[in-house]
This record gives sequence, structure tokens and C-alpha cells, in this order.
Amino acid sequence: RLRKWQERIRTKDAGERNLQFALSEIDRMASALGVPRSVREVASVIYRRALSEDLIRGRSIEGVATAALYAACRQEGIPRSLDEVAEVSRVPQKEIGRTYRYISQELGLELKPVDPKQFVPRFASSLELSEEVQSKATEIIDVSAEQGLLSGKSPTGFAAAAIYAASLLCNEKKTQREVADVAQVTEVTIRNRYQEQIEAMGFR
Amino acid sequence: MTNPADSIEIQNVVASTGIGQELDLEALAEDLPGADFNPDNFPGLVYRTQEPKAAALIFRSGKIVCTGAKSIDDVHEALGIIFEKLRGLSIPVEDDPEITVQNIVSSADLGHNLNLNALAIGLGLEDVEYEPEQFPGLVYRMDTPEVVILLFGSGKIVITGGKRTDDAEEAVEEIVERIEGLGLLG
DNA sequence: AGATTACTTTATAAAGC
DNA sequence: GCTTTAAAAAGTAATCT
Repeated sequence: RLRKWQERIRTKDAGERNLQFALSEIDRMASALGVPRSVREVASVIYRRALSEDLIRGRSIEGVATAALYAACRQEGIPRSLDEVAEVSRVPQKEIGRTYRYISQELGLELKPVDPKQFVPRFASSLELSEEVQSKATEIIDVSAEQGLLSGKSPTGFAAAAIYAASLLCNEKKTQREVADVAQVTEVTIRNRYQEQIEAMGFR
Repeated sequence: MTNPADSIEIQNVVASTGIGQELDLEALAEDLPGADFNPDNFPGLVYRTQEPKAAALIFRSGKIVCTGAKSIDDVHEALGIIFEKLRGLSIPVEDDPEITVQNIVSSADLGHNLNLNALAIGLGLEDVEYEPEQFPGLVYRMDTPEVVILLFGSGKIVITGGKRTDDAEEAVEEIVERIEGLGLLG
């Protein structure tokens, strides 16, 4: 009986330490990503839910913590790409994506697909582009998405191409390289999406 | 008006069987020209048939997995060739080993572009996985028939997880019905 | 700036770590 | 969970000319 007590305390302590570790990791990654405190709180709630529903078994704590943060960013409307999240995590991108899909399914998060427009303010400001370019890029995304060009395309690449196109249209040109770097996509992707988008806009 | 069900093409059939006889894979690897056997890597010996084109994974237990065939008939043909090869090496093989189809992968064309974002919401986010940052296809798990369908923006689809030839046709009819019901098929 | 090659996803069996 | 095998879909990426 005494051993059982000790075991329970030990397990409880270990669980408590693991939870503290996960929450501190979420905090560390959230800071590195520059997301507001509200996102860390949402991520903590998602992590605790995953813990209480026993979704961590067979997975790394860090993986679930990172996936929870990725999900929280999306839920709060300020998404980070898997690439960006992987940069501040010690878990490989592939595992983050898999774990996210798993906890998302199990917890019934039902997150809608990422809207490329949500990347525009952040990408545009790190390129020091004006509000005018941002609203033009937003318009390009809306028009080309309505014409069915978004299906299957990565939201980051789609946003990057629209920002590149908008920078040209507003005489604040950025090179494909510059835009590709902030969005973490290749110039080839920007070129491909850009061609389709200007056609959808009726230019060319 | 072309029927999407008519566009169905079987792309890959996976089946399992067994010869009811333990095998010495080291020796088999020597006697079977073209056999690949890397026990450090994987416990099965890989043997490929040219006509019909297929790949077989042969295990020490005598169990065999056949993949890559384009039809159920091809699976039987390819395995028949392997059984004969083994008999030719004086390895006793059961008369008609039972062959079980484990998975059929098919492709089809719905004939219209698809708005995957709208489809993800319409089909129900709980049954859908659509993460275009990770993969361009929308993954839809269907209950009856129990298959998984990958839907692409082009309207091309992949049906997998079925064990019967009819599964793909039933799945296409069902998905077309659901997409039409949502008013999302051109 | 092409072209080529290769990797992402789905399912599925097999034996063993 | 992983390892290997096959095949399709379409997007993205790395590498070479």
C-alpha cells in the first residue's frame, strides 16, 4: 500500500514535470515565433486536452506541444507555416505535421483550411511594403481564389505570389527572391502562382 | 455526359498468399536471378515479374505479398509465375494457394474542377483532411464503401483501401452524389 | 529558365525490431 | 511506430544544363 502511494506520487510528479516542460516549451516557441499571449494560452488548453484524452502515448511531448502551438496559431487567425514552426522546435517538420493532423482529428478541432490572406500583413511588413500593397495583394488573393486557383496550392506560396504581383502593380517592386525568402518558398513557386494570378486578374 | 464511373482505372492491387512451406531466403536469393534480399534492411526477399509487371515480397514463413499488378487477374498470373519458379527449384508449393486481395488502388476523373476549400467544409471537417501546405489532395474517409478518397483540384481522384473491384465504382457514385448535393460539382 | 528527379499523401499485407 | 513494395493524383523543391 505504501509502495502504491509512492508510485502514485512519483507518477503524479513525473506527469507534473512533463506538463511543466511542455508548457515551458510552448512558451519558448511562442516567444520565438512572436505570437501574442492569447495564442500560448490556447496552445496550453489544446495540449492539456490532448493530455487528458491520452493522445500523447507513443508520441513525443515536444511534438504534441509544437503541434498544439501550430493549431493554436491557426485557431487564432495568425497562422505560422509548418516551416516556421519547425524552425523554433526541436521536432522535425514531418512529425509536426503528422502530430497536428492526429490531435486535430482526435480533439475535433475542425480547423478550416488556412486562408492565404492571413499571411499578407506579416509578410508585407517584413518586406516593408505599404498598406496599399497589402490591400492589393488581398484583392488578388480573393479574385484568384474565387476563380478556383487556390485548390491544392500552398497558402504561403499563394500569398507570396500575390504580394509579389501587388508590389509590381503598386510600384514598390520587391524581387522574387526577397518575397520567396520571407515566405520560405522557392522563386519557382512564386513564378508559377504569379502567372496564374495575373491572368485571373485580367492582366497579361 | 460521360459517367465518372467509366473513367475508373485500377492502378495497383495488393494481395497476400502463402505456399505453406518455410523458405531459406539466403538460398533462394542465390537461385532466383534478379532477387533482392537485404535482411538487415527488410526481412522479405523482393522478386519482380516482367509480364505481368508486379513485385513480390517473399518471407521466410512462406507467406508472400504481391504488389503493383494492374488487375486481380494479373495478381493471379504473377503469383502463378512465382509458384512455378519455386516448384522449378524443387520447393513444394500447395496446389492452389489461397490468394487474398488486400487493397485496390484506383484512379478516376470527375470531369469538373473542384473547389477543395468549399468541399472540405461541405463534406464535413470531421471526415476531411485537407492541408494543402502538406499535400495538394483532400483526404476523405468514406464509410460505405469503406475506402479513402483523395480528391484534387483538377477533379481527378484516387480511391484506395477497397478490397473488391466494386468498391471503387460504388465510391465514385457516392462521392459524385455528395458533391452534387452540395452544388459543388461544376 | 526548363528539364529531370524526387519527395509529400492515402491503403495494405508480410516479420521483426 | 519503423523498415519494403507498388501505383495514381498535383504541388513543391533540389539539382543540372
